[in-house]
Amino acid sequence: MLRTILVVDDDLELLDLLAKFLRTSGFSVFTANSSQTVSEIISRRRIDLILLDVMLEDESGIDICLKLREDNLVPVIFISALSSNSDRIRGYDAGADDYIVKPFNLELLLVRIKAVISRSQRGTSISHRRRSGTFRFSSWEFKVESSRLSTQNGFEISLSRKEIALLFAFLSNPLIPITREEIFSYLYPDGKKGIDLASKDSRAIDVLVGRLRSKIEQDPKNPKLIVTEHGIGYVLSTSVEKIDVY
Amino acid sequence: MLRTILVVDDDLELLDLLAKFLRTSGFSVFTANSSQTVSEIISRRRIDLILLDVMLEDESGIDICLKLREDNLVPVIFISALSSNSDRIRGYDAGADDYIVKPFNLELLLVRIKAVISRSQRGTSISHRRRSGTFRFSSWEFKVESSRLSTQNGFEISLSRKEIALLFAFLSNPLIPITREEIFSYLYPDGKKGIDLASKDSRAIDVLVGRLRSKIEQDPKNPKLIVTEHGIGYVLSTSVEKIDVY
DNA sequence: ACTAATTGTAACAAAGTGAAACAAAGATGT
DNA sequence: ACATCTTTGTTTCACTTTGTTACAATTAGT
Repeated sequence: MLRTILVVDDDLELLDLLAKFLRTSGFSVFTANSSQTVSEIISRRRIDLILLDVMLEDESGIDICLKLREDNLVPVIFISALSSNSDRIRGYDAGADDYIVKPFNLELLLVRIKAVISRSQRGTSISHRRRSGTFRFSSWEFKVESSRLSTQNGFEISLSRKEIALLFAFLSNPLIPITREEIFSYLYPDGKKGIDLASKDSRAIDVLVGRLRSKIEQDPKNPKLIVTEHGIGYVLSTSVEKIDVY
Repeated sequence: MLRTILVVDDDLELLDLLAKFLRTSGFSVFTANSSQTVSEIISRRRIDLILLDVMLEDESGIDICLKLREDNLVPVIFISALSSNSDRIRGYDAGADDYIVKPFNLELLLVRIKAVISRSQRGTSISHRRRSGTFRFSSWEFKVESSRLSTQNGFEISLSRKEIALLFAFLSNPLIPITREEIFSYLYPDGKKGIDLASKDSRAIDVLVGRLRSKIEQDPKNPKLIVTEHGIGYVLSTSVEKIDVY
């Protein structure tokens, strides 16, 4: 799809240069050198991005952008000789998507234009994927997606969130002893509380292991699945079949 | 609405500084110093923007971003000491939304973060298109346009306005835990009442979740669709088929 | 055999969540 | 305009989850 860019600058030489460059880069380009022309063009044409000079003769680019934002979401990139941090902040506060200081590298301008257009067409993080797949071990089957543990004939047991994370830690490391610190990192992936607990000789993991054992072991007092490695940690002492896990 | 930012840097001092600054600027912040932690966090939490250092010890930020872009649209801003135009272009080509060179002004960083998040939430200039399409999940079918929920054999149930918004929140984020704050922002898009309720430990969401459960769960006392994530929020624990949704 | 360290477990406390009852606000019908 | 019904949020109590503490049991080293 051919994207349209409106370039707004009262420096006619730069206007022409930018228009030519953007056309050869695959865009359809409109040009304007006054605020009135801007209004006319965007009322008539579909515009995918406006490249807007801050310093125009008849009206500042900032004011144009503020007015535009009253009823239009079209992406705006400011180009400007004004390079101070406060000028840039003013541009962003006016509603710009990006602010590029003259003189600029044309290729870099191009990738920034593409990034803003791409973002404006894409939306948010909604589509990111959750882990999926199935682990089978002993008489159990754990579905990662729904975090459900059931016997292989369908009888389901209820696990708490922390129990689920612990089980996942074991299933991800079958037959390998894992330390309490390593388990903490599975339970608290963003690290803070886990580090805090790990550093103060917390017994929380041991209690949690006991709780998981009481749910999945045939005889929790003589555990066969989650076995203690004295002085090290715990090991899932049975082989695990992973089906479509990633 | 409280936005979440994931800050990724192996310089723990800068990581801490950025996290503190962003928290006082109104964001919820997660931190990571390795690519594995990044993967863990984004698979479990909804992230509105990732601030990603290019030079990490275990894997370059560029590679992380490339991998991320295989199935994720979350906005990414690179922060880097590498300032050449070709480094920047490489960052944008990897899928970044912005590229900020160290050392940087924190206020300017903030407005650039806000610009990227804002754009990612807003879409394009032709917005305000009426939402339409259909979600299918479990034995249910939800038509967005008419806000009707029915079983796939045609039996329709009546949902209130708030119940519809809650269901839409879940359907828009399948398999991903969403916090109560995030749910509030779906229920109160113009923000005011939602922010008020969120800040005073309101139990309104929990009650509403209970009401929706009583309508769509086979056994509301043992919910299989809307599952509680203890200490976090709720997750729609079944996959969703989207048909012509935009 | 003794000692120290580690682990298991029960009881308790704190935080988080479910559900029912009630109140207030909003919508609908006459 | 008023009455009635529906929706929505608050409150309270009960239940669940999670971590701490204290004591008992087990393990490993001397």
